[in-house]
Amino acid sequence: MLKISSLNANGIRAAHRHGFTDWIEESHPDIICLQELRAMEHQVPDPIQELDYHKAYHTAEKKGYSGVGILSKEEPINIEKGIGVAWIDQEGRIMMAEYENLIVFSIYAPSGTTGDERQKLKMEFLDIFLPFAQKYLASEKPVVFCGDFNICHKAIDIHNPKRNKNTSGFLPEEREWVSRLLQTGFEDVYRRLHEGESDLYSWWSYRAASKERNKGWRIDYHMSSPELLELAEEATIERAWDLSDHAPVSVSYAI
Amino acid sequence: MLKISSLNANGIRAAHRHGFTDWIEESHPDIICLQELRAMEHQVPDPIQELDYHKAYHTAEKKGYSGVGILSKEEPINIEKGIGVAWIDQEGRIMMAEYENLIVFSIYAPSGTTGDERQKLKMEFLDIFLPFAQKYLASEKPVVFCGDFNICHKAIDIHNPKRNKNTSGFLPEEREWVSRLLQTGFEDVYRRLHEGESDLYSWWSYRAASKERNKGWRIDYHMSSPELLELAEEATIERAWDLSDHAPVSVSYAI
DNA sequence: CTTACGACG
DNA sequence: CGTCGTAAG
Repeated sequence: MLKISSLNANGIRAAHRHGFTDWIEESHPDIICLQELRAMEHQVPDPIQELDYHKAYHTAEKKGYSGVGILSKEEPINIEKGIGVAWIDQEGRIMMAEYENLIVFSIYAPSGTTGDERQKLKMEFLDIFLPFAQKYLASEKPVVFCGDFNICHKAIDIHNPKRNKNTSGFLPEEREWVSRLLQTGFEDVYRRLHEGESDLYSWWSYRAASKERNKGWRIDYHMSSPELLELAEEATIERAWDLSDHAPVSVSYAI
Repeated sequence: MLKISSLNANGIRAAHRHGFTDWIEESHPDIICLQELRAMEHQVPDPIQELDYHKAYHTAEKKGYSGVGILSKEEPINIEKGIGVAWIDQEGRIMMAEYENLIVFSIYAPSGTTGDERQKLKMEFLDIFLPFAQKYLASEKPVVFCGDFNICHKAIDIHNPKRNKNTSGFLPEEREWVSRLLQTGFEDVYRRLHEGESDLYSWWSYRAASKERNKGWRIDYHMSSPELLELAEEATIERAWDLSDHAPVSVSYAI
């Protein structure tokens, strides 16, 4: 079995204070895709750097901002940081780790909640991401794009669909984009293993005790190639851990 | 008995979190001189504003910076904020409350630890303060200047006099300034009631567990007119409270 | 080490 | 509401 976890850490240093290494010890994923490191590599807490994992980080140029990483028990045979689009790469939003029989991406889509300009860049990111991801469906190896897409797909993925229909992260054009991603052949692994189940979220606002009241959004995904879905045996949102405002989303594959 | 306490709060909001109102309830000073409020009046926590004291604040123009205050059971018959020197008044460093038989000042001298420019301004503050204070010795009423002078007077007032002989706060010219203040007629009430006693400090760095190891400095004073010293019955540093990096310094007078 | 502000989410 | 950088102490 191969367990892949994805976590938006909202600051790897904060996540560390909140028990990141305890989570790793109890959950022991084989591969961990991280988003929002908000730290340079030298700022990653020592106990994390000392974990028995291979570690690769793709950090933002701007300090304390964004950044993705991939930790894995097995050493990747290839790592790629960025996709050749300057602003996306400068913000540390996309990286890849390639293994013998698998390609894994850690993805952190921009948030559009801070205003029109960032919302426009978010849509630009999505437009660039879609064909980029699609290419990998043609690859020899199974592929999975794990991360924080900052979009809820359907009403079932958000606690208050009506109130949020004009909120960035649940806009029609964003939701349609997720549908297009699935139409091109990707699988929303967590949803496919939990069809029709409601109240399953991966992010809760820190405000208004949202997590205790389970007023959340499902915005963290494992978007896999079809053959990988066939191998998926279990998908969980590890809600009991309070490592950040997101919960780890984990999938175990029969590999 | 009239009890006057002085406290550098290092943020009145932080001091509140650390039990400021509990301290007031247990210690119940009649007059409280505060320094380093680091808040505008509207930001002072409600439970403090609701205390059964008259409250007056003289805050800095710069947000989150400096600021002094005086709380008192009795209503002052006169309050003066600032001394007519623009930069000192903009930084909220000196205020007065006048009562029937007493004049009380809350004083927050600049720190010189951040560099030459601030050290120069600290010396300028001291040079302006000395004649200003001296005038009040001629007043009808007894007067006391309470606060954080950011200077240790003598070797007995600091845990490591040798190592700090070139450190701002224990420089020869600063120590001589305190001597001059005393020569003009002011009394260091706490020291006068604890002559020759060592290891009595009012401030400990937050670094290196300084307070548990009592590696401190005595930089908070009650500088009184001579007739007031005669009335002083007890002077204590309330070290058991961890309200900020300073301890409250309290003096009880037979008034 | 700790406070507070401002940017960002 | 929380994290981070920065200024200040």
